[in-house]
Amino acid sequence: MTIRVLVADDQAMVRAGFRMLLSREEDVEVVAEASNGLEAVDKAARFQPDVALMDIRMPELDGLEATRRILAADETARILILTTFDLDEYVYEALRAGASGFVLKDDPPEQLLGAIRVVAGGDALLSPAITKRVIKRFARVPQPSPPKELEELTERELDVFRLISRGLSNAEIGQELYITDTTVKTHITHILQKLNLRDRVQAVVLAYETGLFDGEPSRRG
Amino acid sequence: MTIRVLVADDQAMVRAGFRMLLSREEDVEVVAEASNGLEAVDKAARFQPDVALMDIRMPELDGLEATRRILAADETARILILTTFDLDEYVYEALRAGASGFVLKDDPPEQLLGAIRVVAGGDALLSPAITKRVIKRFARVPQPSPPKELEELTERELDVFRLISRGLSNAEIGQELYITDTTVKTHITHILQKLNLRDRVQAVVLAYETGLFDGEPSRRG
DNA sequence: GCTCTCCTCCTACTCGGGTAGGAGGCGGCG
DNA sequence: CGCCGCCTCCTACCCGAGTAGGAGGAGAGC
Repeated sequence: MTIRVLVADDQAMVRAGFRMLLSREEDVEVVAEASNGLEAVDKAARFQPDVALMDIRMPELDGLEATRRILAADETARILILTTFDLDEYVYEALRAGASGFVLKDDPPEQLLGAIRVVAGGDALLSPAITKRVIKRFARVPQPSPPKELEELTERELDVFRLISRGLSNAEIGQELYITDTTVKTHITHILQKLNLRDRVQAVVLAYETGLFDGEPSRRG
Repeated sequence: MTIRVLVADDQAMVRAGFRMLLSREEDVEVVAEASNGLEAVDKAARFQPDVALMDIRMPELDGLEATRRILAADETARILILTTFDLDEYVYEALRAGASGFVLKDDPPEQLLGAIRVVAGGDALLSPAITKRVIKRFARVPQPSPPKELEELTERELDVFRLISRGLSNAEIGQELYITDTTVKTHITHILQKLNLRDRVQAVVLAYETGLFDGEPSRRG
């Protein structure tokens, strides 16, 4: 009995990464993929997966609304929200929408696998990072956090991210992309803000942990 | 017809990493492992591998002398020197000893696989990084480089390395290990020198590329 | 036309990371 | 015993990284 999984994420690279990750597990099988919310709703109905891995930020229909619709059609469906990194309000909204769990993409792979198994078993689960946030949320009332957008990286930012992940310095990245290092800095600042990371080191860790740039050469000889 | 490989390296962790890496390839098979030079000579004679992956730095008998002995017993043996990172004099000595190739552990995995196949096919091959170094060597005469040691990391340096690879800052590492951040800096300077790396970012890349800390949690929730 | 996003580049600033060099304590080993 | 390697910590310094904030050009879409 394998756990049948639907992967819904608009970035093909991310889907590929998770497919690869999950393919290594004997008890997990990716039975369908979706690149937007509508497709996710459709495929969830058709394939009846045991667990749907659902990104929040998707075109057509976001992961929250997709979650609601899937559950409206089948209230036994198990949905594991798998989001890009930062969240804030999204956590609570997703849980209200009926999601069974919430995992950060920068959690270690074992945690994701654990979450899939727990959720498939019928239990709910929050990633420790999320749990911490939820607790903090109920401990404090204010949390005047601005409605910060959960944004996707642009093409250029992805270029820079890839090179960061190979260990290049800003100057080297600039040479590689034919731009100045001040521009590189600009991109990096945006990347770190969007992904809620502290510095490039964390970016490298994230890239490897999520298998973001798998298959691409890591260094030039 | 698979390529039969002997892996000789004194660090179990490293052997495990390469075994895992190679196990993914259909045309490659690890038929034996050795944790020191004497064992490598013995197992090379008994298993007659197509290629021996040989670390230089090993107890009992180093990889260079092991290479000489293996070739003395069987001059058709193919030995691929797989060393930790820095080298200098070792490259030339190893090539004189009759090694068929030289690959850095911080080269990307595909490069190692390519090298194994090339060497198994009877050709010689140097990693681009090595080639560059050899060329530089013959381009310039002086190279007053001191006989820098090819050193292994100490236990404490490994502790720090592990934490670096999780994306922690020096201060965080210090808290984790109950030492000051100046001490952390000292360790890091040594790590970077020994591994011939520029900064912690490259250290993270190296850790992931070689699978150094596989199986250890990458982050705390 | 206008607007918005993206990409580019800039200055100016702060701060953490890394280097250099020294120093003391400790345990193992010849 | 003395030497050496490892671990610890220090000061002082430099530089790359990251932030803040602004600016202009190109292209897409309304």
